Amino acid sequence: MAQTVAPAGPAGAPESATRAIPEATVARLTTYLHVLIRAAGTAAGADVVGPTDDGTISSEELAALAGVNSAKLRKDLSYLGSQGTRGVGYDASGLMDALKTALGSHRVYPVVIIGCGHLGSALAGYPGFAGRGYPVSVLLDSDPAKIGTVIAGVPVTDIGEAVAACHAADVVIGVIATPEIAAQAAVDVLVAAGVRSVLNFAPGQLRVPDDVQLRRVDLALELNLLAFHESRRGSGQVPAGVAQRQPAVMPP
Amino acid sequence: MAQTVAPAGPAGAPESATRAIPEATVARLTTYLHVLIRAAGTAAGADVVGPTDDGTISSEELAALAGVNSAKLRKDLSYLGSQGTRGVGYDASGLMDALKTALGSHRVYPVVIIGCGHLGSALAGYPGFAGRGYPVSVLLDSDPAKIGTVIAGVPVTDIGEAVAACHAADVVIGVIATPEIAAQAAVDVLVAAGVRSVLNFAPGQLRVPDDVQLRRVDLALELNLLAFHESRRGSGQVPAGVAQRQPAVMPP
DNA sequence: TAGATTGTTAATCGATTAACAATC
DNA sequence: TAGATTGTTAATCGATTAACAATC
Repeated sequence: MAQTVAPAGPAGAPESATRAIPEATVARLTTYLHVLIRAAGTAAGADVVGPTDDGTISSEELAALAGVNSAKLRKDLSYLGSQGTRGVGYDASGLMDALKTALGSHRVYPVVIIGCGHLGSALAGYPGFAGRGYPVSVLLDSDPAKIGTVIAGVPVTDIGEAVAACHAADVVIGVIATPEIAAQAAVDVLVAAGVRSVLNFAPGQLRVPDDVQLRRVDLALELNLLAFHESRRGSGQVPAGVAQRQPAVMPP
Repeated sequence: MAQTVAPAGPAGAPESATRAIPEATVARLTTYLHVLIRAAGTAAGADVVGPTDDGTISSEELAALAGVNSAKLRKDLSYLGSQGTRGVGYDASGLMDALKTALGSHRVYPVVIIGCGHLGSALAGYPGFAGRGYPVSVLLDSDPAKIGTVIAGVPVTDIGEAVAACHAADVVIGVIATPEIAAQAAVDVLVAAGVRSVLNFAPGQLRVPDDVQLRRVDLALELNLLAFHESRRGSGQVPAGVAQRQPAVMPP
């Protein structure tokens, strides 16, 4: 698994301050950021664990909030360059800024959802999207009965107008919520519209150009993994406490 | 990461035929099974890649269908014990049976969904659930306006009757589709109803007893990871082709 | 200065992969 | 038997973790 982001600069150039960041680290960095944001929100209160009154938080404290080992947290943060003060800790607000910048979450990424069935409609109204910098700006469908209707405040556009609609809205991320049978055509449309980052909820493998990053959320796989452990439980093969703590890792 | 399933038997007992299976392997085993099932379905046709006419498939062929390295596939299958014939390959139908048995997917796992908003309703009708051995048997909500209404053929039950409803339907797996604020209470209800495997769609960490396995689908995280790579792309830091190929790995 | 905590190094662990002996 | 392909071993790779020197 070479799940790292290539360092900047042409071969031979001096390494940028930002080293290659493993994918697992990027995932945890987003958790640290959200934990900090939440802690900052609650900070007005009193007895909550989080940054102390001087706005400082130690790796031990932040790690506890995020549910990880403090050594891992420090290692993760070291990919951003030096952010803390030895003997003191991290400045919560400065760390949040550094995380936002590193993760690119200081800006907004308009989203297109293709497929406005039950799942697509639910995603269109999902508060975790708009609220976190991912406004759903375009909805696409091919069903004439759906085109023109408004879902979560956004009108459904004919899939034939995908290119114009995505460009007009500066769409950056695409979400596929079509049935499996339509998913390949859907991703082709998104790619044609210039979308280079795609989240796929449909089962099955999709073919995309090399420069398109494709992630997949596989709901059936999640249930399969739960069922596997459940089936062992019945036969007494898994003692209580072996519950697994990590999501599945599968090619999209 | 000790993502393995403990071998059967008390300490000192002879090892069972089934060794500890890494979580990543279990995930791929489900893929192999589904790829085989699909190939078997298409086999009536002619020129499709898949088991040959004698019903045999080699590790190389199956690996190609699943999109993995053949060495990895053989290693994965070896956790099931010897299933192939050297010089020949694997018997497709026998392998499917072995996979079904090992994964526990020869039986049905009734599901309860708690939270019947847009997402919960969409999941209730998701074809990948019922069609793959996960019938949605109970829907729970606390909103009087929803209780008694029928979604995807299933009536919504008052959350207060969760224990009775889940027992009556022999529910095994729970899905949390509530807002974040209600998620901890929701999982507590499921645990009280005897559910020991839970898939959580709400953001945030949930506390559960040790013998409850909890998986989380983090939609915002998926977008964060896409956005991270997208943000690098703009500054030209990521050459085309570094698109990452693996979903995120995060504690639930 | 003494105490605390970071940033980093080295050790550990596990998963992936290549190679090949076993064997059909 | 000769060719093919599995099952497994050993090498490789990367991620996690413990430990500690640097330093505020």
